[in-house]
Amino acid sequence: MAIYMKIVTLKDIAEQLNISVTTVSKALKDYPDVSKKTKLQVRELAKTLNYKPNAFAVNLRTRESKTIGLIIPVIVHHFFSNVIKGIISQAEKKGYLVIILQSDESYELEKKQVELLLSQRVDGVIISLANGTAKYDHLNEIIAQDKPLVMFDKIAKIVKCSKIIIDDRKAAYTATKHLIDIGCKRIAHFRGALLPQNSIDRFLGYKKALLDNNLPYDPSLVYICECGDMSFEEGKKNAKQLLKDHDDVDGIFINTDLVAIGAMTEFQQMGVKIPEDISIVGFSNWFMSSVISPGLTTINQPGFEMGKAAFKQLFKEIKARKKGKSLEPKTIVLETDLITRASTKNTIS
Amino acid sequence: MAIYMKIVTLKDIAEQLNISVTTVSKALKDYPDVSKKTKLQVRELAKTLNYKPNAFAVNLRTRESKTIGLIIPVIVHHFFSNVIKGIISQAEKKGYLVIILQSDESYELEKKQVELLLSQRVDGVIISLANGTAKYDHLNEIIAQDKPLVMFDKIAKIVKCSKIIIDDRKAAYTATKHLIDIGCKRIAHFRGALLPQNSIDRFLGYKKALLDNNLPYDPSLVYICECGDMSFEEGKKNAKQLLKDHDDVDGIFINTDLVAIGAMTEFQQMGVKIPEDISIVGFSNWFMSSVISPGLTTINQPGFEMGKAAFKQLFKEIKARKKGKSLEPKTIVLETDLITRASTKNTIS
DNA sequence: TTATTAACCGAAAACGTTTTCGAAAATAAC
DNA sequence: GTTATTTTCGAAAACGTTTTCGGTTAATAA
Repeated sequence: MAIYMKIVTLKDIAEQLNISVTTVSKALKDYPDVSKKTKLQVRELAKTLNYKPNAFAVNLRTRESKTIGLIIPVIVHHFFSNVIKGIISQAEKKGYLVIILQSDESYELEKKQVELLLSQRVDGVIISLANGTAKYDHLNEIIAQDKPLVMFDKIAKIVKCSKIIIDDRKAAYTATKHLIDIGCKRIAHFRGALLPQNSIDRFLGYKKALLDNNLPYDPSLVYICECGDMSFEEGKKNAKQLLKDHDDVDGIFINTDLVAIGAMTEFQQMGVKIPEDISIVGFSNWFMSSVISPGLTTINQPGFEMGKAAFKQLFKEIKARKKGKSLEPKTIVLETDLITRASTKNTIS
Repeated sequence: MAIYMKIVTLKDIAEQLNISVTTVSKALKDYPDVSKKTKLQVRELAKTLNYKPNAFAVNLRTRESKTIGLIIPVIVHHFFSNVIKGIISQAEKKGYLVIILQSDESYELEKKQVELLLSQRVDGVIISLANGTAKYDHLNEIIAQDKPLVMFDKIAKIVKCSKIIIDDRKAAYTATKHLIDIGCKRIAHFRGALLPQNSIDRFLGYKKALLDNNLPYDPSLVYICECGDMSFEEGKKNAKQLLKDHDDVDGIFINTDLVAIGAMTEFQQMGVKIPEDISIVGFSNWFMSSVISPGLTTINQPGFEMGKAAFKQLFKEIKARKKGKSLEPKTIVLETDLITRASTKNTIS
């Protein structure tokens, strides 16, 4: 086994059997104009020689790569790694490979990576935008090349492509309403960065829930965190600041679980009791949130399902392109639900 | 921008400038035998036409794909997603793309995925073995094709390739010794599946630490968990069983953090106090372990660094191959350290 | 037996590059 | 003005497939 073997090609098989490359190719692809006998011979030899078609040659000829590109802001993240898993699991079923790139929340990198993927002639792209992305030329380039593009979670409404999202506004509304329902009167919000649509929508849902329930909206109760690599620290920082600024806050709706957990840690260190003093609701339902103490009430964001849906949609569009059709972009909204745990406690009933 | 543009090739540029494809190619690659003038013209036009080399054609011609394959058992896992991040970050610097496959701890899948990657003509493969993998023909096939192969974390010693590991035995010894040092007399072990080398090594480290310190090794104190998707549940299950079997255990060294957290959750529900009644040490240092309460003492396993090291080694070997050389396989052992938190408390001093 | 059809095979072009090698054009040397 | 040299270019082959189309042989029908 330690002998290096030459990589075998159709030509090698053809020569050994004294037939043409054409026939070998056809035999392996089960063309009708090859005799049963030769087909058998070819297949057998192909197997013993361990023939594997050269993907480049195939792709060059057929102009499809059976490969898709995936760009996400961060990999080490419960939600995103679940999405990856969902995408890969579906891709595998359809015989597609996935090239994964991490934009690190940087527009520049994201742009470069799109170029790379286009150069690689991937059959389609799935992307969740970086926080810093405000221009969309790179995405429009994908569309201009008539390549399917699917965005998920962090999307840009303006780009004309399919999108897999949750109803962030509604989910945030539900989360905030939950705080109101259990008796919170003064509810703060730790929001995400300014740009991404879902961060905006969650903020709007929060605001609407307040106003719908006759609670005043107070901008000084809204804290921003970039939700980058340092999310946990940002949660702590914001919590500390909140304690300085306000002593009457009894509930916080926080943009993402990791930040929420940072905040909880800080509160606990400062002697603030959760949920007795402050109730907290997170977002995303990281696994972690179920095992900390107290458990974190949060919105379940179905990462695995989003990944699956994203690939399925991409695949549909790839198939349509092959038939010369072009599907209308579709926006799929997945359901979320509130998961109630000990970080919010009904102080009324 | 909504106009679909034809994908531009060297030929297109050549025709527009009334020169040959050859010259265009050379101009773009800065060959010395092209005049400054034509170089400028070509480059300008290439830019305005947004030319991107067809990776297939390039790869077919140059026989290198600038792509590597990565196979890991699970993606949604703090350690592994950190490794991915480490690999991708390095690969990006060197202009390599990473195709990620998830073996789901299945040998069959892993084997298929290796075939796929070989068919894709990746320039190298990085792999962490599935628990179920006991045969290595598929790996030897990579080697036989003279393609660099680097294994990390879950390795097979017998396969002749570079490896990036930690000293599992030593780390486990350190973890167990810590329990002994703080006064534990009856120490259990939740070990991983039977096959993977690191699961074996951790067990051996545990055992050696006991014997070196005059504590009896009792096989009935060793519990097995598969450490698959249900790790948390397995931890709970084992904890429950342990309470039934033994009432004198005062410390546990657990194969991986997630299982440890499951066990801790179960213990807390059963009213067993940590660390007063039982001290617990985990393995891997999941982020989670720092935010739960009590914090989990654990062994830090440098995932990001392992990923970086794995790619660096692979890259070295790819470069060597290009020069016709063939490096000797190298085994790199990264340092681990014990992170002491509240789940183990010194009951002596 | 001959004409017709079906079964089987292969030559060749194409996909888009890279690279070798020889030729032409421009310049330099004499 | 001729020769030698340098600069610049392009034809062609190659990478390994797929697919079209025409050709040859064998089988069938007339």
